[in-house]
Amino acid sequence: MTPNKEDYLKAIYKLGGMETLVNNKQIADTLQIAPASVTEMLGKLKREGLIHYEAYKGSRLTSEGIGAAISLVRGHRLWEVFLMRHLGYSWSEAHEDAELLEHITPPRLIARLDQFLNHPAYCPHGSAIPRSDGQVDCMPLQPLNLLFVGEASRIRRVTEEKGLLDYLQGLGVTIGASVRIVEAGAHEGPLTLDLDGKRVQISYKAACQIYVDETARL
Amino acid sequence: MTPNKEDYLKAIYKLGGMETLVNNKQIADTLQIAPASVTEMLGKLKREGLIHYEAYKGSRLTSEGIGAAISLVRGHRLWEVFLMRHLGYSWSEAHEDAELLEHITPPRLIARLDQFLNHPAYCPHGSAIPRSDGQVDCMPLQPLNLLFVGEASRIRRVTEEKGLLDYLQGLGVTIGASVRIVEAGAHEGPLTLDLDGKRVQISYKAACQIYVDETARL
DNA sequence: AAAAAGATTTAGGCATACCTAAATTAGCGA
DNA sequence: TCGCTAATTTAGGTATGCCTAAATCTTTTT
Ligand SMILES: [Mn+2]
Ligand SMILES: [Mn+2]
Ligand SMILES: [Mn+2]
Ligand SMILES: [Mn+2]
Repeated sequence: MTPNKEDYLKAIYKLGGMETLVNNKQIADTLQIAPASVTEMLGKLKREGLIHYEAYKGSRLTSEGIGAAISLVRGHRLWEVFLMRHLGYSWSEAHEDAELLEHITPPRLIARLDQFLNHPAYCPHGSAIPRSDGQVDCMPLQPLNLLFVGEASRIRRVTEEKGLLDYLQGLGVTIGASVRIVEAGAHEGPLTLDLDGKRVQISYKAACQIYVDETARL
Repeated sequence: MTPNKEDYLKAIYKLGGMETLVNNKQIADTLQIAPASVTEMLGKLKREGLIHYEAYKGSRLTSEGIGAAISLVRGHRLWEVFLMRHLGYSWSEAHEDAELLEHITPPRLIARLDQFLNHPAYCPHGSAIPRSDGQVDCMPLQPLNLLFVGEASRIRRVTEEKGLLDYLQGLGVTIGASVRIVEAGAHEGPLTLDLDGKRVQISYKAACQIYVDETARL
């Protein structure tokens, strides 16, 4: 296993490769690698028993591949917790450095880190940390932009993308904060939020990347 | 800079490449790489301005190379402190995993780790941790085997080699412990030590890898 | 000073993981 | 169903970093 292969597995995992077939273009776009190179690497991953892959059809993780991907994600998110909780990292910094650390984290380090951090259930961005047995629990969430005006909910997760994270953290967005849409600009205009009691304006595009509790819809 | 090149720089540094010329064979032995491959890599490091290198003569670090090597060693030793102090690692485990972590530790992570650990001066094996400005302080030490029978001193550093570390830690050897040679077997036979009041037998070869304060010799 | 021994370099290869350009295939709409 | 487009694969090539075997240089020994 190499860092490169790990990144492929993680990409396939995040693109839904546990359930559905993932097509090459998505992987190429995610990893910023030429489609031809993706084809080549998928051949190797298949030969190594990490993915099911049929030419022109797409790829899906084998149970071995799932294990590798989940272990990687587990390491990544545990590092994020450590970096923010103990080293004072920002949202985007934590994600960036965890991206490196994940690749050189042997199982014993993952285990001890988990213990040191007291078995956290979520990363600082709100994603669930897979348990050591591979279990991942998920809550039903919806993007903030789909909330009705006036409807209240709670922020549970944000998409991990450097620019977005810096923007949101600058605005004071936090996981667990209560939120209500005060006003929604027309044509996907900015949203005015009541965020933990404070009035905040946020772009529509950013709101699509913030996930809140699915409140009961009648 | 790649992990491989970093390991070359670190090897040269540890082989005395700040002061003296280091010859290729030493590097090849240290890194377990064929001499031909070493020649090739040294050419690249020279082209990149990290070492002075003259064919058949040997190599020496440039100031840029010194900076890179020292930063690597600093990261390595800070990780060791973290792994032992907070994650319950053993001497050899800490060294092993730090060997991986050192290569993907950006400057900001080194800085925050240093702060989190409260600017430790020594790694768990007793080596000085270079300061952020590159300064490294060293005490005058001597190998334990050179101590006279009956003479007392204090253990300050051990050589970092997995097998040795496990052996010594199993024996109860610690940094800072007081030590006195009770009896020395002939022909480089085992030494009987008084280690913090406890009687311990240790191989001559291992004693050569334990460094103690240079006590005043008359 | 020559020969032997040891260290180093050169030459020729291999594996990994990328790329671009040129086929090829699949899927969709006319 | 034919053809167009988009996705994918194949072909050919690059850079890194390693290897072995064969020169070549240096140092030591006789
Ligand atoms: Mn990564
Ligand atoms: Mn995260
Ligand atoms: Mn290393
Ligand atoms: Mn150490």
